[in-house]
Amino acid sequence: MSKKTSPSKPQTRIQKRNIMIILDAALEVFSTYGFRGTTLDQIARQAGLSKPNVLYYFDGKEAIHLALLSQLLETWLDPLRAIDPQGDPKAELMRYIRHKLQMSRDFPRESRLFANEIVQGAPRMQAFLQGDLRDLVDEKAAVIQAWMKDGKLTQLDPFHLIFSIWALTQHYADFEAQIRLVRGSNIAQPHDGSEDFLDQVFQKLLTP
Amino acid sequence: MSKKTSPSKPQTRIQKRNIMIILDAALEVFSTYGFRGTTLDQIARQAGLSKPNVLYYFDGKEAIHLALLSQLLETWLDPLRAIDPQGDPKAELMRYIRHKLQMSRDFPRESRLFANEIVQGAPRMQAFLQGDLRDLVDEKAAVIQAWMKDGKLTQLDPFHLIFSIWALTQHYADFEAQIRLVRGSNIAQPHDGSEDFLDQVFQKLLTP
DNA sequence: AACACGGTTGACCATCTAGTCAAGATTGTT
DNA sequence: AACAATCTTGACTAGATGGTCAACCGTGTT
Repeated sequence: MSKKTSPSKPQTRIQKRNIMIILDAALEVFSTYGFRGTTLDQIARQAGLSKPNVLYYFDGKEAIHLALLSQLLETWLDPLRAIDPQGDPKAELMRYIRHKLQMSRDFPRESRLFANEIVQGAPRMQAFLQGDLRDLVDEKAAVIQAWMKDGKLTQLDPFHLIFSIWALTQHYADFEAQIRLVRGSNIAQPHDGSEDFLDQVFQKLLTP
Repeated sequence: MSKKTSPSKPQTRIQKRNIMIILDAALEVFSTYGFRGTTLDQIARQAGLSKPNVLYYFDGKEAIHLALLSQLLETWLDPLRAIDPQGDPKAELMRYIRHKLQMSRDFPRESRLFANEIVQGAPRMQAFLQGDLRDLVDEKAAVIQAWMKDGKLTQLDPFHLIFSIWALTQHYADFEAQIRLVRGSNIAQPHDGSEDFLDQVFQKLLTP
């Protein structure tokens, strides 16, 4: 039972502020070191608070992690959900791709938090993956399938198409360290040129 | 200084056997839980040995992890290195893609060990990434660039092209849990259809 | 058979880590 | 100002974890 952060209670300003500080600090640390690799002391230090103070706001390490994940999963589905069966097929998919890439650029820590979980077998996200996400993917795969049948897009396996979009967009956030080190200091940002490249790839791929 | 596993000493049969057992067990555990998420007890249990026995063969947790990484990095470059500037451009790249995909299928644990390291900022692989790997990528990117200039391939950023191959092939190993859960039990293997799909994608993409 | 060396382990230790608690400091309200 | 509620923390505990060690076991060679 969560003593703290019960959603019913009205939050004071200090609560709002510190909960935000803690979640931001925890996102920083969890996304870099994974769940088990992260210590409460690290989170507390990053947040500029004492450890007992952190535990005053959250029931424990697990609870902080869970709060971050739920917050993340809420918004994770939005871009996919936004694909409109009534819209122009190629435009809808290109918009989705750009949106995902932008999230990878703007929220790399969130992406890595997610990646850490998945690579390690998704122990805390099973319900989400085989529930909400699966339903949504099935639904949108059917939409894409229909578009392809109508000859509006290249005939491809719609599931693999969706996976390929995830792979290509998230790669820039999740494997940023690799890209940065392989490209060296030549390049300012690991993301440089990624939008043009993906535009080119999917334009060519999707056009029948 | 490593008391054990010095490469000069001749190994007994028991040493060979147990070192292999330990490395295999460690690969299993490290690739699932990451470096910090793995305990020596887990490795020992997985290997069917006692903890002191494991430490008889390796100087510590770090040494086991290092042994796995070096072993992995040795073979990791081979497929890319095999790209032949004299060969047929599209055939060479398609062969590379199929090779990488096959490694993702045959050695998913190695892929995830690698992924865990990179996602967490590659603290133990900096030298490799900005040394050997970077040199090789620069070299092959130049080869691909030349092919494109000759009109043998679609004009694309060769670095992003290489990254996209990595992203798409490794995705099937690194995010296997996600694919499995999203597709449900419909599908026997998460890799099903991946070869045909990637063939289709890159055929279309690379043909000018 | 006996010896030497390689191999194995229970018991142990120092350190780290998640989490507790009671006492004290701050804040908002009257 | 005074009171209550919220907030903060030093000191602590229990258990996990990496690593050690002295004693013991197994195997091959003579």
